[in-house]
Amino acid sequence: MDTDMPSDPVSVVAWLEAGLVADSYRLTRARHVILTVMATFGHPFTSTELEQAVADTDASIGRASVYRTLTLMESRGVVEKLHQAGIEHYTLCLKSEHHHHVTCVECGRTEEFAVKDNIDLMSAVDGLARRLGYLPRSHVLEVYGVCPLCQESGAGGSDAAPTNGHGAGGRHPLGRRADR
Amino acid sequence: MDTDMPSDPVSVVAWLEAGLVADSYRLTRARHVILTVMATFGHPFTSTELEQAVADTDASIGRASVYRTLTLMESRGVVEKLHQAGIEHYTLCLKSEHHHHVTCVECGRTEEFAVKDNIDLMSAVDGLARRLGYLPRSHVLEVYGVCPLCQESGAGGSDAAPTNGHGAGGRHPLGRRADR
DNA sequence: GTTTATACTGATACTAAGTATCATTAGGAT
DNA sequence: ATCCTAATGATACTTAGTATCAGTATAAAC
Ligand SMILES: [Mn+2]
Ligand SMILES: [Mn+2]
Ligand SMILES: [Zn+2]
Ligand SMILES: [Zn+2]
Repeated sequence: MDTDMPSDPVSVVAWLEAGLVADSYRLTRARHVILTVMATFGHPFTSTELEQAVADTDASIGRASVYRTLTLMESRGVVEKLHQAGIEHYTLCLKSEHHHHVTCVECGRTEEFAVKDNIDLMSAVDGLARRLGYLPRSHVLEVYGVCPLCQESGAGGSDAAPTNGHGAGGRHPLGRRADR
Repeated sequence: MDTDMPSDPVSVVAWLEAGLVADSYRLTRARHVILTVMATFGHPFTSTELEQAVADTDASIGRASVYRTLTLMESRGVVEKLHQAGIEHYTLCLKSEHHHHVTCVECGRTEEFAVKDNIDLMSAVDGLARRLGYLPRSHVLEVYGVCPLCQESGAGGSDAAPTNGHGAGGRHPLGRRADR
């Protein structure tokens, strides 16, 4: 229990909904469907993908509610907007501590890593700011690479084998142009 | 010569245009105006701000050319898109080496810092990726803080005094919500 | 200097992503 | 069962950016 996200979609949704109830948001049909779709994606997703998938699940749910739920979840810190290759992606965040993401450029798989497990890195960021005379406030850090599974299946290959929740058909064309 | 960007707008534009000529792009009136406006901003700017400022300078220049030039420059690596507080900003990049940006959350002032001057930081990023089993490929890093000038003028204040190219009237409402 | 080829232009129409409005519905407290 | 109002779906709108295309002006050839 380390690699594969300990919580299945169902319990993730349950947890998200518990949070909503705790803050006296109402538990609606639309929200349930939208959250379920979000939790079922294993990858970051675009708003359009979400819209699509929700429509496929229940055509009666309106566009606006998809965006409303997305925004609500973002404001609750449980969804985060990423900027992958110029395309806005959203991802569920299970970690509540200060963390960042590593994303596989081949398959889109995303993992969270806690800042507390990488103090050296983060103190380096703050140190850099201070060296330039800045009072550090915040930062954005996103790391891209090839995940273990994609390294196995094809030493320079394109798509991962559809195993281990890895499938979903090579979307996420993260053809990074270069470092930034 | 350290703090205040060694090159004035005019020489920046000259340099940009030299690059265009070198790659046999045409030196047009529209491009000249747009590049001049871009170089005159000291801060990152939104596409809308650019559009505005260009229109103010020369109303005959079309919207499309603004975006065309922006995109062209981006593809040439001399303009970069930043994601400040959810708003897309663009900024000129004078450094051609691998670098990142520190942005002042008070006044929007942005500085570039070369990766080669912060090897510890960057090796920490790669090290992190490798520790998670990823083959590092690229990363996005943006640092936010309060710049030296804004620290002076108001120890918790809002707008910087309009000195030192610092003015332009407290735009850039980078009211970051929290760390990411 | 005049001609010429075509890269680039401005106007305009269009798309994509997201937001605002508002009458209607349904969640959940009592 | 009743009631209040948060949340909804439909729809119109906005904002950021793209595509199209006839016309223009740059730069190279003469
Ligand atoms: Mn996360
Ligand atoms: Mn730069
Ligand atoms: Zn992968
Ligand atoms: Zn400042």
